[in-house]
Amino acid sequence: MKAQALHGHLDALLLAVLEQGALHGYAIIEALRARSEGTLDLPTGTIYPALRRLERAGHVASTWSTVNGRERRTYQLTDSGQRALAGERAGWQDFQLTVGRFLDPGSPPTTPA
Amino acid sequence: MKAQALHGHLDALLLAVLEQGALHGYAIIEALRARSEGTLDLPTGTIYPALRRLERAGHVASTWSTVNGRERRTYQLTDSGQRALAGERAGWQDFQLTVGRFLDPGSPPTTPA
DNA sequence: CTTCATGCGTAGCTACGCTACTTGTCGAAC
DNA sequence: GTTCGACAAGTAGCGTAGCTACGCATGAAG
Repeated sequence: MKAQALHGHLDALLLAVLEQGALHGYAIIEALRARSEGTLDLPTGTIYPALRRLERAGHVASTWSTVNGRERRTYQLTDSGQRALAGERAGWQDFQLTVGRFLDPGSPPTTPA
Repeated sequence: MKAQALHGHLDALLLAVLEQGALHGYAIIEALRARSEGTLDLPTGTIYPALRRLERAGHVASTWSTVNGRERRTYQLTDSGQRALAGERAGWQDFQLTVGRFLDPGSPPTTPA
């Protein structure tokens, strides 16, 4: 899949992954890959800046911890993030419906009665 | 709807609109608006460069004509464009499925058996 | 000791949609 | 008769945001 098609939907995906529990950056990448059955294999240069964006926006909060001598930054959804996710979900439904009108098979060319 | 979410899907929409018949730029904008029930109201600065992109790629062909003293550039889908549209449709299905796994309501957090 | 997986991060590039603008005809309003 | 809005095309420059390609560090595997 063309990953750049994600444009504008990545934040929503990240929030959705974190909804199920706090994770650190690397684990988020793996979670995305796993849940999408390998389709979404995002580079760190995409995820880390996105997480910092979300943190600046107050949608996630991060805490550092050391595991096996490795520093981990674990992110968890905030209340604001939860609300944002709800909004993103609604937005996704809209988007899906609108674009689907043009691209879904069997979508009516001229909406019939 | 946040229009910038279109990122990467606009070409597909344009091809889909032209699939039903040749149109000129201004009419394409109106067709998008009509078929999306007002949701997609794209500015000319978005559509015209996109059409030129598609023409450079060989997916559409344009012909000039004069109607009521006004110059019109009418675009129509080429064979290549038709194939591209089919590909875009497949890509959209993929995309929809993948993102839907995270954002559709009732999408299973841990894909059950 | 070198390679690979884990783990974080940034700099710079590029794609692409958007804002704001220009040019021009035509019909309607004033 | 001039101005204003719909039609019709187009460009320049901007901002967003994902991607490529790096750099740094640890621990296990070979």
